[in-house]
Amino acid sequence: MMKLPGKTVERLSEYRRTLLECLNEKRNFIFSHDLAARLHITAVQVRRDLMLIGYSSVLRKGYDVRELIDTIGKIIDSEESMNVAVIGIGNLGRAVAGYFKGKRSKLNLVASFDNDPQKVNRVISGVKCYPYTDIERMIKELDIRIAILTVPPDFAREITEETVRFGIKGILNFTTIPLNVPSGVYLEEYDMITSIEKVAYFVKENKIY
Amino acid sequence: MMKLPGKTVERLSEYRRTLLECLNEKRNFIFSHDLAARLHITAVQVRRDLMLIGYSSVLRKGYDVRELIDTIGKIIDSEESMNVAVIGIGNLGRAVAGYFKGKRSKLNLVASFDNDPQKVNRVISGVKCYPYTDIERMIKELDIRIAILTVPPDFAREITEETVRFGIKGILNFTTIPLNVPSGVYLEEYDMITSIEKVAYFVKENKIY
DNA sequence: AAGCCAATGTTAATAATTTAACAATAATCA
DNA sequence: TGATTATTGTTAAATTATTAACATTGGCTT
Ligand SMILES: NC(=O)c1ccc[n+]([C@@H]2O[C@H](COP(=O)([O-])OP(=O)(O)OC[C@H]3O[C@@H](n4cnc5c(N)ncnc54)[C@H](O)[C@@H]3O)[C@@H](O)[C@H]2O)c1
Ligand SMILES: NC(=O)c1ccc[n+]([C@@H]2O[C@H](COP(=O)([O-])OP(=O)(O)OC[C@H]3O[C@@H](n4cnc5c(N)ncnc54)[C@H](O)[C@@H]3O)[C@@H](O)[C@H]2O)c1
Repeated sequence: MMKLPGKTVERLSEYRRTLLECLNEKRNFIFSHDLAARLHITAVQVRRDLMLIGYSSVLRKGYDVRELIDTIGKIIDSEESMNVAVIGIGNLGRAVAGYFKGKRSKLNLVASFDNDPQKVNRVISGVKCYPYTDIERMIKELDIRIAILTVPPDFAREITEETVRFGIKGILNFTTIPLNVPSGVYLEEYDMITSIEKVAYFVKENKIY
Repeated sequence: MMKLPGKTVERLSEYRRTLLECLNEKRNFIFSHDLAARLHITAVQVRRDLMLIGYSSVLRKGYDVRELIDTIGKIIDSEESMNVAVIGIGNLGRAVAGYFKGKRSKLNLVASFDNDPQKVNRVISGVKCYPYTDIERMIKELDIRIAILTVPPDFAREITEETVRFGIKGILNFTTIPLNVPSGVYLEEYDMITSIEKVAYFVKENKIY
């Protein structure tokens, strides 16, 4: 499979999320324009993305929801499941854990790490919290590949450097500090302030009073 | 000022965030390539964005950090400050509140809303929590324009419909449910699962074992 | 069963975004 | 001071992403 554009990968994830909701609603088929409308994009975009992953419905009564979920999974999931950990199980860490835990068959949230004695060795938001000092051992023992960083900013750089050294291959950074990782490690960053400021800018520009 | 591309607006927010860090570090000047490196983009991109907002340094010893912060503010902030509320002050709501509170001079987090009796009428993460039932009155009283949605998904649609009716002009939606808003209301959505799955995909594709 | 319709897959066109190229010019230093 | 260098602003090119156009085809209607 050819390497997909990042944007398409993001949308595939969104398609699957929406399709899973459809299953909840007992919808077994969905039209491209319907799926598109739920995500505020165009039907053409949906069809084009599905073309890129070689999915074809043949049927003209919409896509088979279950089948499409599986197809997307074959593309974006890894063969064997990949293990994930949250580092820093504070407010944000708990939100991530509670939300993500058990949502995906191929991405398992298997641990969290913290240095607060009140938190370590307990199960928090469905995930066992280990002392940060054990992280090297646990990354290896549990074969953790992806780290979600939700520690206070001051620790972000050091923790990144260490976890990468211990074998982490992908980092989702929620701390305020932009990180640097060696090539071979994939880094994704997100900051809410950017989103909020973007909303504020467009509210202002629309001149809605 | 011409309407800026959404991507540029996002980056301006990121530039400012980075520049504020520079101030912390007592750096008063920064080169385009330096700013770029911190954000993993190119210097050309930085210069082009600044060109778009009509900022020019003249000096060849980097941008004046303070001045650039101000200039960006003039572009992306609104004249008078804009008020923001968090709806649903659970884990994620508290993370947002704690992180955002007091960070921007022109964007004030002035309230949170919840329906949990344990939470209402208390100050949580630095913000007063009001009962959700008072939201109509409080939106008007406090002149709230932007809502950050961090309630359980089942309530997202109804709350959106109501708050828009009560005067909200921008929504940052963190719930899992894709929302629909009337035109004139700006909507931004973010879902961590997309980010995590994107990381997982690129880790897999890089074939890092 | 024939013909229409609605929805799809795909190629081509357009638009948005990023990157490259380069001229202009302060700062540096011999 | 004058040559050199480093950094900028800006135009042009390349790349990437989205949208439009359209031929195709299964389903539905009569
Ligand atoms: N990117 C975003 O959009 C966004 C939004 C909100 C918060 N944040 C950031 O996320 C981080 C966490 O926010 P929060 O509200 O959850 O804060 P928090 O204080 O509730 O959580 C931080 C957790 O990290 C733990 N911790 C501290 N030092 C540690 C270390 N050295 N090793 C391991 N664990 C450690 C603490 O014990 C705590 O449990 C902060 O950096 C905050 O600025 C980012
Ligand atoms: N988009 C993302 O990336 C992301 C990440 C994590 C969680 N989430 C979602 O964010 C939401 C909150 O997550 P959380 O971990 O903070 O959950 P939580 O249960 O800790 O918080 C939810 C809060 O909403 C309040 N609430 C419930 N019903 C309400 C109502 N009708 N009106 C007002 N307040 C109400 C609850 O009292 C609680 O305080 C969930 O929908 C979750 O799925 C999204």
